[in-house]
Amino acid sequence: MTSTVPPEARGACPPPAQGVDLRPVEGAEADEELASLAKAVGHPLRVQILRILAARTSCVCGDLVDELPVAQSTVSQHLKVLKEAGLIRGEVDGPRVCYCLEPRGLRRFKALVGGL
Amino acid sequence: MTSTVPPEARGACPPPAQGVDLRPVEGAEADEELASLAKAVGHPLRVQILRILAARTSCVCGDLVDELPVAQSTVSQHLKVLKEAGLIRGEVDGPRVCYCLEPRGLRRFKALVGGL
DNA sequence: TTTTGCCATCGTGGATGGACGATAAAGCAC
DNA sequence: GTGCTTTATCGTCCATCCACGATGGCAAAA
Repeated sequence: MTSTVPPEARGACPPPAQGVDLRPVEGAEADEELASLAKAVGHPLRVQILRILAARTSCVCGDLVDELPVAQSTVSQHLKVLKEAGLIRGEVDGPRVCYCLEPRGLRRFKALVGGL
Repeated sequence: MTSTVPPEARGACPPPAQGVDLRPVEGAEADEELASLAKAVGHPLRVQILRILAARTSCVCGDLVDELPVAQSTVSQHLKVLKEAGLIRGEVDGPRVCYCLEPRGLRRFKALVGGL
């Protein structure tokens, strides 16, 4: 097969990755984790990207570049940061890449911030 | 008078600064604000400082330097970052400075993160 | 196979961050 | 006043961040 995704499913997010996170919200390891996540969120453009992805029920691909006032390579860099932090995920769909929120990472971030 | 604070009140936090925050949790301004707060939290040492301050019912002063594995000037720099972000406050008490959490800023941060 | 379009990566330059030691400033004790 | 203690600030060095244009890789279309 040439494509694993039927055309009408373009932009669909992968399974929500359910499950309760049992890791602690404090301690040295949690400190590092919170700092790492917060650092990833600590840029206006990345916050904006998270907002855009949250506003779509399905995920968008490179339309982000059209909505943001920076070059394509810059957007790609910020997406990489968010992906490495575990806040978004990218699914390759043919020539495009489909980004969407990673609910697990976002929930973890909220839990850690809530633990402050 | 030589001191405005009676000895038994050393380390007491200023009034909690109550009041509901009516500012929006999204929009361009909120994005900037969230990014700014997250950036301030985006360092392990600063997370640790917030945790130490949260663990004290009253606030500590320069004991932070004893509890942290970095030089005094480095601690001071991080405290400045947190203060400028509005996450902590410092009260001058004689030759010492008494730091404690700024509940208003912390609540704002949690609200913004919750809005993601 | 060649072309086209999308995206990641490279390389660069300027700005910022984070660490330190040294120094300055301010308040208290004497 | 002198000295002592505590904290902020300065100056420096190195690392990382952030923006950009240019390049390269890859999958679908022609």
